Amino acid sequence: MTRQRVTIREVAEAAGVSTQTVSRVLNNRPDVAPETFDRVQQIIAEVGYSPNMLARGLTQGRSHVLGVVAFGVEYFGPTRVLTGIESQAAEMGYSITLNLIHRPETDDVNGVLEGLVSRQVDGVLWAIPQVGRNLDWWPERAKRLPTPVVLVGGMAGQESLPSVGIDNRTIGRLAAEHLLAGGARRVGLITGPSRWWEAREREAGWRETLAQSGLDGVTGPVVEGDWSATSGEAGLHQLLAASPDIDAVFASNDQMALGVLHAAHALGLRVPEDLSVVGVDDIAEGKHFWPPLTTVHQPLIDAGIQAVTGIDEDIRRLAQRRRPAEPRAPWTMRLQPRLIVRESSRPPRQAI
Amino acid sequence: MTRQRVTIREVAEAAGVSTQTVSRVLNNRPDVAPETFDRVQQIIAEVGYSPNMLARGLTQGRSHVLGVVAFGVEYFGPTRVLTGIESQAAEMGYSITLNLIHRPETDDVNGVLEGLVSRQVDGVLWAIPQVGRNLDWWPERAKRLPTPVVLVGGMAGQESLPSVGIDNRTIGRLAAEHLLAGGARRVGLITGPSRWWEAREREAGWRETLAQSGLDGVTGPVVEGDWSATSGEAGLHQLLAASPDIDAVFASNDQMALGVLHAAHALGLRVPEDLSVVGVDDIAEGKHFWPPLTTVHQPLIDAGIQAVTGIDEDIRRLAQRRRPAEPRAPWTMRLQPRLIVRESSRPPRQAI
DNA sequence: CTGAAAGCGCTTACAG
DNA sequence: CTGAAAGCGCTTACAG
Repeated sequence: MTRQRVTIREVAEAAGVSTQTVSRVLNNRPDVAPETFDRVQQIIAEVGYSPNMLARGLTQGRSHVLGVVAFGVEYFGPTRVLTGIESQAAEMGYSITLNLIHRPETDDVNGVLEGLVSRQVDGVLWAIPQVGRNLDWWPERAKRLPTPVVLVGGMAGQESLPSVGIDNRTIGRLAAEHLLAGGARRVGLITGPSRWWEAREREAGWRETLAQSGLDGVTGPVVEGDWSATSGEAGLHQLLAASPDIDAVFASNDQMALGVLHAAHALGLRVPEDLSVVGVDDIAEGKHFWPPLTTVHQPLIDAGIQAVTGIDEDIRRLAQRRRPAEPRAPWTMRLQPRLIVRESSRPPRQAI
Repeated sequence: MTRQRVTIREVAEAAGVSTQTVSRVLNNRPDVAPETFDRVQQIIAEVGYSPNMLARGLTQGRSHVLGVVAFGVEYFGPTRVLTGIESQAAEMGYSITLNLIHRPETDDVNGVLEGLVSRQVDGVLWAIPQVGRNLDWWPERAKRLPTPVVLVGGMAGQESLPSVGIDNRTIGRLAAEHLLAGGARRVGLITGPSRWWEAREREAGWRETLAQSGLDGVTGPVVEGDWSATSGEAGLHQLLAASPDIDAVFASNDQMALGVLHAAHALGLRVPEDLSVVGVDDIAEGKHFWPPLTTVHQPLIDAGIQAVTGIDEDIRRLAQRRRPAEPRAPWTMRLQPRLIVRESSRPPRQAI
C-alpha cells in the first residue's frame, strides 16, 4: 500500500516528450509518430502508470461514471436490474456508483441526487419502483439536473421521462389466461401493496382478462400482500375465508406464491388439483418448490442493459450539442414478460 | 438536464469574498467570521451550488470513494455483504463504486484493480470468495496498491491481509451438533464445490464434530454440489445410493437444502421423521419451505459493516503518517454464525 | 507530428 | 479572520 502514484509528467520526462504527447498516446490519438507512440507506451507499461480519472474528469467535464440508485438489493428484481446495468456499463466503459434506497416511498432522495451531481456522474439510472406519489416530482426535478436520467425497472408509464420497464399489465394477463386455459372457474388474487404501480398494473391485467372471458364469477376475491412469503401464506387463508370455492390463485410475485404453496400444504389442499398457483418473477428457487412453481418471467437483466445503452445515447447527444444543450425527446421502452409453465398449475385443456 | 453547473467562484463573487473563504465555509472550518459564514451559506443555498468532488478529490488526494468488488449479486451472500457495505459507507460519508465478478476463480481481476486505482478510490473492499488459488497472489499485489484493501465475506483465513469473515468451521459444527442432538445416527453431507474454501471449512467442522461424537458410522457419505438447488436434489439421490440408511443431511447452503427437500418429497421420504435436513444461510424463503428449513445464519450484513469501519481506520492511518506511509498490521475479524432451528430437523432429545 | 500555455474547480500552505 | 498565489493531474485549443 505504499507505492507512490506516478503521473503523466514523469512518464513524459522518462520518454523525453511533453505531457500532451503522453496524453495523446493515452487517448489513442492518431497524430503521433509511430516510434514516439511505441516508446511512450513502453514507458507507461514499465513504470506502471495509470491515468488519474479525477483529473481527466475535471478537464473533460465528464466522469465516465453512471449513478445508479436502486431499491435495496435483497430482492430479486432490483438484483437482476443491477446485474444488467453493471455488465453493460462495464462493457461500455462506465463505472457505476451505487446508492441503495430501502423505503422507496418515504426515503429522502434529494441527498443522493446531490451527491451524484457532486460526483459529476455522466448520467443517473433510477431503479426505484413507483410507490404512491414518489415519482410525481421527477419530471420537474430531472429538468434541473445537469445530466440525463433514465427510469428503469417496473415502471413504464412515465411518458415524460426516458424509461425502460416491463409490461406489467401483460404479466397479469398471461397469468389469468393460463389459469383460464387450465379450467379455473374462480381465481383469487394476492396482489402486492396497492400503492405500488406495478401491483396495480398486474391486477388490472388479471381483472381485464377474467372479465373478458365472460365466465360468471370467475373473478374471485382480492387480498393485498406485502410481497413477502408470509403475506402470501396469510393471503390464502383470507382468500379461502372470503370464497371457499376458489380453485386458482394468482400471486403477484413468487415469494407470495411460495407462501400460498406453504399454506395449501398445511391445509391439505392439493396443488394443482385443488388449487392452481401462479407467481411472478421466476426466482431460481421456484423450480424446486413443491410443486415447481408456474410463474411469469420478467426480462429485468435486459431492462438494465437497455437502460445503459439508452442513457449512453442521451449522454453522447448532450455532449455533442453545444449549449444550450437539448436532450432528445423522452423515450420509453417496454419489455415483454414470458409465462413459464411448471407444475403448480393445471395444464391447458385440449380444445374439444 | 440543462442547468449550468455553478462553481465556487461564482459563489465567491456573489458573496463578495474570495474563493477560499467559500471553501472554508464548505468545509466547516472554524476560522470564518459568523456573518461571513452565514452570508456565504445563504448564497450557496440560493444558487444551488454543490461542490465538484472531482476537483476536491484532485486537491485532497482522496476521493471519498470505496471500490467494492463483489461476486455477483444474484446470490444471497454477496447481496447481504453489499447491503452492509453500502449502508455503512453512506453512514461514513463514502460513495461506493461497484464491480461485479461472475467467475471468482478465473475472471481477470487486474483490470478492475487498475480501474479502481485510476479512479483514486480511498480503499478497496474485496468481497470475492476464495476459490482454488485465486487469493494466493493477493498479499503481493496488495503491497503494490496505493490504498488499503480489506477482504470481506466467507474467508477469514487470510492472515496476511486485513479481513472480516465468518467462522465457517463453526457453521459445520453447529449443524452437526444439532443433528446429533436430534438423534441422527448417519449423516450425509452435500458440500459446496471443493475448490471453495468456505465449503471445505464447513465440511471440516461437520466431520470433526461427528468424529468426536464417538458414534460408529455416524459420518455418512459426502457428495459435492455446486450450491444450486438442482445439485442438492441430485445430491440426495447420490447420497441414498451410497448409503440408503442415512437419516440426516447437512447441505452447505439453503438452495441445496431446498433441492434435498424437493427430492425427499418426490421419494416419499418424510422430513424430518425419516430425514433431518439442515442448510446454511438463512434465506428469507427458508421459513416457508415445506417443512420450514433449519439453517445456520451468517452475520454477513455485519461483516460488510465491519469491513467499512475497518478500512476507514486504515485509510485514516495512511493519511496521517507522512511518507513513507506504513499500513497498520493486518487484522482479522471472524464473526460467529448462529443456528436457526425450524421444522426440517428432528428436535433435540431430552437427556434421560 | 509536437510543445508552451491556459484552465478544469477546487484546496493547501503562506501572508497579512 | 481573509485573500493572492500555487498546484493537484490531466486535456484542450493554439502555434509551429
